[in-house]
Amino acid sequence: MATKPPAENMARSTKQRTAILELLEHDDAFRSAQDLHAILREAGSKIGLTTVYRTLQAFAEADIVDVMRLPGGDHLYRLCSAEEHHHHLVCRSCGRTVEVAGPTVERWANKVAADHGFTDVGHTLELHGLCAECSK
Amino acid sequence: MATKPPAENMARSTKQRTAILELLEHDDAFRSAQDLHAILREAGSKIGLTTVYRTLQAFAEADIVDVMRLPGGDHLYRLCSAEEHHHHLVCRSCGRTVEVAGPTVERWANKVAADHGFTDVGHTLELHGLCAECSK
DNA sequence: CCCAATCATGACAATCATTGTCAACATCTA
DNA sequence: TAGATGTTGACAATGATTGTCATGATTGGG
Repeated sequence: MATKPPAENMARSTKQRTAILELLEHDDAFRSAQDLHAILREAGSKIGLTTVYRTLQAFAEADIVDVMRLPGGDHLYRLCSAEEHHHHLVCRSCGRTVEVAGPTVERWANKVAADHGFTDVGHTLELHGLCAECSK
Repeated sequence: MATKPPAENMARSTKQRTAILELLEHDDAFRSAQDLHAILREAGSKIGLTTVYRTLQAFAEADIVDVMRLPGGDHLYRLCSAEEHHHHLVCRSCGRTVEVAGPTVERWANKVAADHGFTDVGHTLELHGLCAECSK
């Protein structure tokens, strides 16, 4: 089980990376690279789109952010709080996100896999709906 | 809860649609639109790529095929046998796929969602591992 | 404090799967 | 069989993501 090296990429600390990180800290919904880029430009930054993409990728590899894929196929990023394995319950209207642990699912997944002779099993699970606010 | 109309798209039966369907019948792994198109051309068909995409989309909407999304974001299609809701256990080596029902997961998903005040909840779940064959 | 080594950035081009367009064509029904 | 209409396919267009490469920033050593 190759544990990911902390962040052997990202050797340096730069304005751009700091800016992106701060943006993510004040936001609890998933954002796309393009979104973040737009927001930063709006705020006067001269940051390039390429940089935003690269930075987010690096963050993802360093497990600093969670990645999620939209039906359309785009990547969304969000600062991740929990260290352990978890899933997301996302509001499809406002993007608000709740992290949920799923021991039940883990067990179920392992059992099903074993029943079919599969080994080395992983899973992807995502819940989406309307949050209390948006349900009104 | 708008139940999907059987297949109100796809009014007619054509060579192309038949060809795609036959191809899927002889295949129990997920294939991309581009793959299927290549195979058909290889076999002498003059079918267009656009048609393959449209046909697969229509099949998917009519619940004739299952859709799955690759990490890269591409769509993969496969003939689906089960009528009811189900998930897939896919071998990441050979692509072999087993359809599994997940009442446990359904219940869990609904409970978690309710606990957080979410409504109209759906979910995406996918299992991947190494099948008995490929485990050796 | 200054400098060089090198990592990071940003403008731009290039990919590539997928979708839009539209005239030519095939299918089905009357 | 003819006509109305669903389908097709070549091609262009889209749009997010990645590759390139010269320029700029950061950091540790002197």
